[in-house]
Amino acid sequence: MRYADVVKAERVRIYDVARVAGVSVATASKALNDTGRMTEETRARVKQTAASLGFRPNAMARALTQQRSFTIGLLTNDTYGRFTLPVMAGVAEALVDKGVSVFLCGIEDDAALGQVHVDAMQDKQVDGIIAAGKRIDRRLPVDLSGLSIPVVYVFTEGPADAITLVSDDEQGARDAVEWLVGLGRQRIVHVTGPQSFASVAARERAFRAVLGKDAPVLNGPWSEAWGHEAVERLWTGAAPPPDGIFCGNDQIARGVVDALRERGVDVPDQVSVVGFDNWEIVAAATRPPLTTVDMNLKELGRQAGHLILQLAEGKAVQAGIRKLPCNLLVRQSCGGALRQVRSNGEARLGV
Amino acid sequence: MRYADVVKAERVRIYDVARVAGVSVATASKALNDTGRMTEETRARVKQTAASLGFRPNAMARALTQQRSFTIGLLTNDTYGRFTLPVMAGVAEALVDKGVSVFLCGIEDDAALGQVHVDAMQDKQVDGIIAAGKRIDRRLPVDLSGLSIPVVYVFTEGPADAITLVSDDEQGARDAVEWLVGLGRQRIVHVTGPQSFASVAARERAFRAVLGKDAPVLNGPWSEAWGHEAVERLWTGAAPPPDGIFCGNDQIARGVVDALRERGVDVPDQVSVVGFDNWEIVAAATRPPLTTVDMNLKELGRQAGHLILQLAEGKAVQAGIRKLPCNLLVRQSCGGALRQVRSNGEARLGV
DNA sequence: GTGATGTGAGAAACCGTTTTATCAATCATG
DNA sequence: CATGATTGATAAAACGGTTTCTCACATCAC
Repeated sequence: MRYADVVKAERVRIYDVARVAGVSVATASKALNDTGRMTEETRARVKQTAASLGFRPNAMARALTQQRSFTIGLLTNDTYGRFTLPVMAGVAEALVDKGVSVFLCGIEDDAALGQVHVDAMQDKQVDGIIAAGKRIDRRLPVDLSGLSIPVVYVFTEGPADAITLVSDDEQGARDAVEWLVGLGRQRIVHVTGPQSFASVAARERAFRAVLGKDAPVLNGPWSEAWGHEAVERLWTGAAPPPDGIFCGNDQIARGVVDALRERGVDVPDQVSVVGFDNWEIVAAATRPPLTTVDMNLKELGRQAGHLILQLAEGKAVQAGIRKLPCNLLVRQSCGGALRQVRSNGEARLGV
Repeated sequence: MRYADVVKAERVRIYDVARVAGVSVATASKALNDTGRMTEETRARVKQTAASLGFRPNAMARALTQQRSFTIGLLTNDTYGRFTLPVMAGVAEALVDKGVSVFLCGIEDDAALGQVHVDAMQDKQVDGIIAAGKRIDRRLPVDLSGLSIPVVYVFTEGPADAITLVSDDEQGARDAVEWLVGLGRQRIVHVTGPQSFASVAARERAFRAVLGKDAPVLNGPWSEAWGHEAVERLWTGAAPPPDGIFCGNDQIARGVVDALRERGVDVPDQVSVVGFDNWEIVAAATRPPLTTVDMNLKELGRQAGHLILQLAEGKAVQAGIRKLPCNLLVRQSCGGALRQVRSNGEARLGV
């Protein structure tokens, strides 16, 4: 089958609508866009005609005159989609009913590839760019500062005067630690990732803000294996083993929980474990399923979508870093009530 | 900061190039597109001028006349990105250097949302649509058959006369089973997903084609928990436990491996385990890391990208279902040599 | 020297909208 | 009743390219 050969189902143009409705294209255009002045009757008639003809305006032609393409670009270096996927879902959700489509530009960590995509986006007149990363203390390998297009940074570092959306690591960590405390845990340890990560530092800060300057923190790689090793250390050291473990992410938490089970230590009866990220595939598959901090990445995406829309419409938006609250998602790795603590402090029954 | 207020960095138009080069816009256009007739000298001069001015043609204007937007749409219902993410990467790789951008359209399983996206894509004049799914025996909840735009189906079911790309489950499964046989395993069991999945049936077929009509198959959900349960059944039943387990996916395999370790059965010394999917995050984190079948989804995406490009350029493409080979990725859950069997039968050293 | 042919380049039409400027008809005003 | 303001609608000019026609001029054969 050659598509070029298929009889092109003639798209109906505004010209057709105008002709059928018995008006000029100018009037038709204004009628459909709710601009200009005319009888309500005329406007209604044109709209009616357009609808019955199944008229849909050619987005290219429209973009050419309006300077708006109703298209935005999502630039990301998160190839696994671990963080960007939920963000993307949120962005799409915020934009789809405004008729805005999203170009996905995966750039790995390749500056040249990044430039290619940025150029392509400019050529295609995107109304804005959302730069999404996988680390809040690293920049994407592209320079978006000189562009005449609005940019919003999500879960990545941007220039100081940019609009940036990140999750509130400290608040999330505090909620988690306080939850453990609230359950009556006495000896709580923080097993987390490499100190070079800003989010690790932030979560440590919150951990120590709640439990004191000398509360024990173990740093290692972001892996299940590190969770195993940490348990090994904690249970063979001189100090009495902890009864609560706050982990830097769900992978570590899973390693910890697995290691404890192998060691015959019951979770949650003897030890409560909390993770971070709410990476469903890990958190839900752990036995028992992990209580963990959800960073609300989808909400982050939604807000990014709204902001970029505001900017595209020429509205002013306050620059700076916005931290969005995390919320603790309670499953079964801590014991206690099955409650979900929402970011606003309200608690409700839930899984 | 109001972006509308920013002095618009005047984009260079072809008009500017023409003026500076001392030719008409018609000549400039033809020079840049390598069409029309003119002195090599003129052509070179125009190109030179365009380059020095940093001219980049406005994609909208170009699309309006050419009927090509250098844009395609990727429609998917795989919200987790489990399958679509690698496909996407492949598509992007195939298209980025052709200047083609990709609209990402996540439609969950919502027909209305699907229609919204399809309409938006038509308005935006996409040159083609790639429909990507997460199950080869299910259709996306949209009807793309009447469109005057080329469509390629990837990892999802399409109309009979469509162009469809899927992975070759039978070949992949056969490779896996033959690998176990080659290692000298005598009692091999297949622990897999629900029989309602076509891929489950295909893999079973291959399994039995190698091991005989009565080779044991256990069906259950696609979960780690099912892996645990299957081991429980196999090791408490009357029959002697297997020494090789071919799992329907990596999650099940992970459950199996974990269950065996808890039971004190050594993997790979006593039992060899093979997974399916090569879902890195699961396969690599398993202890020991899983030998598994990689479906080459990225290659699937690459080919989809090439095909849609061919179609967009009006070239004819043979319709039908194309099965792309899987390849066995050898890690440590089977023991034996560290070899990677490529789909073409060639073997090489590797991780 | 003349008609036929080929060549390089430009003028103008076109793609499908939006928007600006214009205009005729109606209405209010003094 | 002449004058100015308002209203409803239109013609035409953008938007930024590509493509089709046209044309002047050089080249060639005879």
